[in-house]
Amino acid sequence: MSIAHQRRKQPGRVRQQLLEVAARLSFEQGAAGVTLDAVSQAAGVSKGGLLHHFPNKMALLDGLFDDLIGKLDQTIAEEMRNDPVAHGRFTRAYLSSVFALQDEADAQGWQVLTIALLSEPHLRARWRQWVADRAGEHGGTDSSTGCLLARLAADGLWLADLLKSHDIDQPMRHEMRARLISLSQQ
Amino acid sequence: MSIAHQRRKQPGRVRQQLLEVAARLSFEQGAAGVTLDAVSQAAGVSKGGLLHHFPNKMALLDGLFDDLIGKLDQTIAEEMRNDPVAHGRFTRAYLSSVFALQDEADAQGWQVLTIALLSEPHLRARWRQWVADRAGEHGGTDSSTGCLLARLAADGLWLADLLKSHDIDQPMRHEMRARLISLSQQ
DNA sequence: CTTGACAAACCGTCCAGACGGTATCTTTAT
DNA sequence: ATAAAGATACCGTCTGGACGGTTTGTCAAG
Repeated sequence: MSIAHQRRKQPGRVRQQLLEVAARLSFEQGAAGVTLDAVSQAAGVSKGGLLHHFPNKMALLDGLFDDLIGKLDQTIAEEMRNDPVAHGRFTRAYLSSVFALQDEADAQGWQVLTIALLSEPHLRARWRQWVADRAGEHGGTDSSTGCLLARLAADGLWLADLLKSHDIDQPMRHEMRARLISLSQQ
Repeated sequence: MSIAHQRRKQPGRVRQQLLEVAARLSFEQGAAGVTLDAVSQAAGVSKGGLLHHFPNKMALLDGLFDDLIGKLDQTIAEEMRNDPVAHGRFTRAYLSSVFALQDEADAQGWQVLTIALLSEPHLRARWRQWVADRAGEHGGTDSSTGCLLARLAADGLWLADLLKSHDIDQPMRHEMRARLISLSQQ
């Protein structure tokens, strides 16, 4: 009859807490820092509790992935609604999302978290699937070389931010964004 | 009196074999597949033998990194020698190297290997250093927005190849390359 | 006969997951 | 309205295995 047993049950909250903690840990300590022990403890839950919500570690990572993709899809959908031009619409929304990552509050979480995800073959496959889906969905409007190039450049920028390899100041970022947008219109 | 003791001693060969195996394993099984046991066994060497050549795991990864960077530097230097135009010369050489990765025999090794490297903070720092060095070296000729954009796009393509997320056919690749080269000339 | 190139056994740690339990919530039958 | 009956949400412990690294021993070449 431990104290922990008696606290209010709020499965949704705990679940989200676990995901947030996993993201934070992957940022602070790298992919190796995401252990079931560490995550559960930092989330104020026992390991058993963690494994109740996510039956194994991969399910946890999958949940993390779902979270990210969900937010991304949402941002893109919103952005696309405000874009009157059909051609390159998806590409511009994608650009906005990527450029926005820099400013977001949880940008840190996204960044190193994503590296961790990419090193997991199963998650790589899921990402591949996501890209394939979008390519099919917006093939009519966003398959030009210019659009593809713009998206690849955005990925490159995302990677650079991730690795903090280049440091690109704000004016440069804005100029780049403008040029990529014009690329998407060709 | 094991077999390995009796074979001709060729430490250089064994060392290289270990690096190759580590690259292959990281491709076939992801970053997690690169364990001292697995690498040494796949290379036909005992774990002790591996640790004789590389005192710890990080030294092995460092060796891998050195290998990659060495080849990259070599390719870039060669490419730059054949480019008469100063402005954007480094960027074009970088583009060539990245586009060449696709065709190389050991492209597989490069690909997922690199993911593994990126997830290791220490190697990330080394990569950052490499980028900073090149930026300083070629700041006079390759710091325009066009050049930076071209390099970022190349990185994006590299990432796409890595993840096999987009599949980009050969004509498209050529067109992209041409457009990136013209970007480097602005 | 010394030194470099390994082999083989071993150690301490860490970690994913299993397990058996307990407390709270929800539904159903009365 | 309420009590029984499950279902759900956890807790705390244990284990088996993997993994990085150490140590000690062995062999062959110079």
